[in-house]
Amino acid sequence: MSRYTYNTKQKTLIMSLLEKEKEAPLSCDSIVAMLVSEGTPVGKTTVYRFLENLAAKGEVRKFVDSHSKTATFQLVDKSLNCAEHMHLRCVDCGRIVHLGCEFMSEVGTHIFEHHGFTVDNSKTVILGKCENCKE
Amino acid sequence: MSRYTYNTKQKTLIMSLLEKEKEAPLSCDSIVAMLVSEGTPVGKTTVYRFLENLAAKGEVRKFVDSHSKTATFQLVDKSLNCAEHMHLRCVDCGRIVHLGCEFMSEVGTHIFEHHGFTVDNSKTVILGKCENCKE
DNA sequence: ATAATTGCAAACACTTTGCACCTGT
DNA sequence: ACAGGTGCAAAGTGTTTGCAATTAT
Repeated sequence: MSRYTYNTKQKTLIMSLLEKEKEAPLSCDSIVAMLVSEGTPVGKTTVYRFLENLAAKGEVRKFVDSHSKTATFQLVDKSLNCAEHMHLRCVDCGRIVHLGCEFMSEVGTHIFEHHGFTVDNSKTVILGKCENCKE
Repeated sequence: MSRYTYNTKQKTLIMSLLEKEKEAPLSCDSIVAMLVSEGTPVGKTTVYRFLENLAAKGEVRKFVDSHSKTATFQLVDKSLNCAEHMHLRCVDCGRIVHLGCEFMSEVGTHIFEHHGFTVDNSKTVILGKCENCKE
């Protein structure tokens, strides 16, 4: 494992894409495609590796679609304290909602006390459809 | 799409394995391996196809591990009305808990009313660790 | 200088498909 | 008889790895 990290233009490019599209998660392929069409291509290996690193450091959240099996990544907004609440994700548009409200914070407690489970907020994603995508 | 379905010994073998192991989901590979070691091998294509059919008919629930990306399948107990509640899954042992209690049924309502999302119970799996697997 | 990073091509793991043969009804 | 099912081998998909060249410090 590397002990230092260098700043490279590839990392900067990927990062700024993630920042620009922070509403919904991006797949590695779409990042590669976007960078190509911006005239600043980055090798797909680099994209996979960098996103996996960010996910390991908790700077990015990784989702896996159960049908396509494609991984998608979204920047974690540190000011939101995402480790403390669950998330909702629209199966159609990918939009994420942070469930930081009072009521939802009781859910973890309830599950622990009544069902003997310790919920892992970083892995749990409640799936459904948002208002816009409801048919 | 087929209009009729035949009963075959392969389907029967896979079904009885699912019934025997209904506590935790099984991967296609493990089903293939188990059937081989029981002296009644079934082609892996058949296993994949049959499980996918069962999942489409809602007789089996499909999970996708976000790390290994392996799909696992578990028989749905129809008497439990799984469409009406969320599920909890232990990330270590795979055990499933049905959240059919009063409190949890309010969660869907809360999310709809306060966050504008319609939760899809068939797709949602809350992840965490069960009592046994807690370190 | 030298450790980290890049990116190609090749390897991988899981799953799906084409197709000729087999089986249940 | 014939629609449905099986299973091999081959193709597909998304991701990871080996490695030689490149770049940041």
